[in-house]
Amino acid sequence: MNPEKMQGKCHEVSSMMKAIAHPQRLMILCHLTEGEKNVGEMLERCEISQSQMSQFLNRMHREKLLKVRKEGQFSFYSIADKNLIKLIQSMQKIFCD
Amino acid sequence: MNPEKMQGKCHEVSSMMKAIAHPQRLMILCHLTEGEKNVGEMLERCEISQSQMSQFLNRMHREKLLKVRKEGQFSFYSIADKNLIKLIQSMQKIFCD
DNA sequence: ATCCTATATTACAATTCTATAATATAATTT
DNA sequence: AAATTATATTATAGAATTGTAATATAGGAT
Repeated sequence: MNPEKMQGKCHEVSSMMKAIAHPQRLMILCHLTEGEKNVGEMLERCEISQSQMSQFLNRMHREKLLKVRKEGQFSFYSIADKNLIKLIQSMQKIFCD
Repeated sequence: MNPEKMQGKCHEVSSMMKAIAHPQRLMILCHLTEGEKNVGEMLERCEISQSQMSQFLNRMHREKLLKVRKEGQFSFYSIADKNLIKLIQSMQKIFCD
């Protein structure tokens, strides 16, 4: 791969890595690999305040890593980026098997 | 996996992800998957100052992600953590194929 | 209409990260 | 020993991230 392209890729990918570079955001993402979850369900499973959960979800949504589906008073989040799913699954294989 | 163990794993893995969550550190790691390189070689390939290169290498070394071998005036760095190599290679497959 | 539940937003202090400049050290060459 | 080369260290200003508290909104239940 040529140097400029490699720089570009590293830039792109490392910014996705920032999303993962936090214990609770990684936890959220790991849960979401199972399929979509609403905010309350994720709050039960992650040790994190409601405010921070909402901020993290919002952040990853802005970055197009997650998508939302609103249903009444609930918000269901899921992973929007195919490569991110693959990556988290690779990580699970490497670190959790 | 039980919740506490999962928290622990996420903590451990996300702190490794912080190393990757920077364009130039990712670049360094990508080059090091090919094998050990000295600082000058990496400086040629990464758009980064000498000082920052040294700081980044030092940081990843402290975090046990890299190891060093000194030979005369040169320092040869390589990836110390087997899982990190696997991870970077997975990332290369997912994002660069 | 009022209350409750689920989620989002705003504000902010504390901490951490980044980039850069300047200087230091240690090995090598002249 | 002086100069050069390769790498490391220190200092620091600015930027970004984190965690928390307080408040807001919007749908559903009473």
